[in-house]
Amino acid sequence: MFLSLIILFVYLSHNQKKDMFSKACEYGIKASIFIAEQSLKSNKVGQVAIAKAISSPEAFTAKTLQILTKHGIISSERGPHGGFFFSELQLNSTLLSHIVEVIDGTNLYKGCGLGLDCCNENAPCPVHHQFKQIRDDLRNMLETTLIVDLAIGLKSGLAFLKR
Amino acid sequence: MFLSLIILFVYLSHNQKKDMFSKACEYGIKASIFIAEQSLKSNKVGQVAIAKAISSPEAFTAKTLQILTKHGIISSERGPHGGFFFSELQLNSTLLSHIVEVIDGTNLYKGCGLGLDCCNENAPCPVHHQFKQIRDDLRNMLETTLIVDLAIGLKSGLAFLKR
DNA sequence: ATAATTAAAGACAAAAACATCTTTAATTAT
DNA sequence: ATAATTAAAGATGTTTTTGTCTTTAATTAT
Repeated sequence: MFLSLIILFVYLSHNQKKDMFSKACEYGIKASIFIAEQSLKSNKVGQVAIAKAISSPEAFTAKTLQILTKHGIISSERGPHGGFFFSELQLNSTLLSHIVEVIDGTNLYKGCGLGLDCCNENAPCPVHHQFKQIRDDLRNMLETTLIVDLAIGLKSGLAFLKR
Repeated sequence: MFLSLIILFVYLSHNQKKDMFSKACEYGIKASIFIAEQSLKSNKVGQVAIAKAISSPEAFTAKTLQILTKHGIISSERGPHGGFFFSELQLNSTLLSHIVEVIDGTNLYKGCGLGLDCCNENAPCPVHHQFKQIRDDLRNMLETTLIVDLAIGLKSGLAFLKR
């Protein structure tokens, strides 16, 4: 009786849990929140501190930060007292969509809503129109959120980043 | 001059294009659209025909179909004149969300909007509320769309499935 | 009964994502 | 100049996803 339930569970279990964003992108966004918050206090932060703050693998996160600096989304300086930071200009830019764009690409909020790579306005897939609204909302949110918006209103601290 | 542009491109290129759904899920949805359309005409369809109709790898798609039949989302019969189909009951169920659920899981439209696994209503992340709306809309769409809705209104044919 | 047809299942292979370790280059302080 | 500190870059390893191939089991028709 218990056994058969277990067998059923194993039979049915498959257990994927795909997220909206890739791990790289997730770390990129989390890191940006942390860096933004520190940039408001004119602090630069290093790879080690960032990885610790967001509970992410250090070397892997560093790769992601490299991509973001290459694209001019965040700034970096080497040597003692170096680290990552957002310039004044960067803080007040709507770069959230750029972070997602350079790491995960724009397929998530452009192209076919179902992610099917199979439809357009002229030859829509069965759920094209319902999905259009959703991805337009997603794109709009990503494109209008300022980097500085990520850091303000964090009264309760940054503890959530570690989870 | 041209060369330096090429170098810049290589330097910046990274080119990921992550989709909303996994390939398995994409094939699952596409296959369901095709099977639903055929089920309306009381036809069963085999793996070979399905893979051809949606331009997907046959064996891999078959695995996905197995998952869906295991969970009772689609029906199957072996032997000559066998194949996959939706029963009357299944056609009129809101199973689109189930397809996504058993293949990709519910993280996409539940949990933290940013996919950060880091926030809840009490301790929201910086974009929690903006994202809540988007994923609620997504969940609502998936949960209210009937399987039969995937197949009706396809006047222009199923050619889009092959793209 | 036998052969044909079809889905189910298992073993395996390739590619992509995720992650780590080592070396190099730039900057600063001594 | 030298040592210390930090990001950048390269090489490599692991895990997950994606994809293929082979065998088995169920069903139907002959």
